[in-house]
Amino acid sequence: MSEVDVFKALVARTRLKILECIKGGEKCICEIIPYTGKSQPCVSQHLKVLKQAGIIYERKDGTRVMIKVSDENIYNIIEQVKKIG
Amino acid sequence: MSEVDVFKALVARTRLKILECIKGGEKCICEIIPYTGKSQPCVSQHLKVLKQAGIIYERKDGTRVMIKVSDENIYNIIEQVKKIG
DNA sequence: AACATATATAAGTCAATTCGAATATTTAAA
DNA sequence: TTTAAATATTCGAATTGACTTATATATGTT
Repeated sequence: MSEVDVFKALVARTRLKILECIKGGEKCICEIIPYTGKSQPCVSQHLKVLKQAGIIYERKDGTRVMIKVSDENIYNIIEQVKKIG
Repeated sequence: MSEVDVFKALVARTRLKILECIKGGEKCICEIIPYTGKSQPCVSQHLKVLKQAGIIYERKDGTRVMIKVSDENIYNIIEQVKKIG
């Protein structure tokens, strides 16, 4: 997993939205979906990208899947990037 | 220019290579081209993307164009992203 | 077992991106 | 003003990405 892959994972608005959603702490996917305003399969695919980039971590809880960031530092990175753009 | 656009500008390996090349300081495009190993038009297009994202700055010097990063903090960001990936 | 809920995967579309090849522009020097 | 060097633009092919619709899987409940 190179830095390009992590940047790639951060390129989509919907993925940044997902990270924004779970900033407060662990969230169920069923909460993330309405937050993004996108379809369930769409969110599912974006979560897969974030997971493969090592940005998020998931935990099963019955039929639900709980998502959280694996490294809180990602928010600092996003903040710094905002200052450049 | 949103954070998505800056992340987008950082996604391509060739663009990260360009940033790596100008890390030491201002460089002529004619030096950047062989460093990347890509064609001249290709590098020219990537430089355009980096410029539009506000990541680099250019200065003309005769027929040459000198390139430098506009915000050195971009290197910290790349480093932090490497740690996550 | 049947059903409902939550999530994942597959297939297809549309837009955007990378890159090379060819060509155009700009600037300096002869 | 012709020529050379440096850079930019345009065009087209191949790839990739985001998204939707339809379908599949998994888990809990009745």
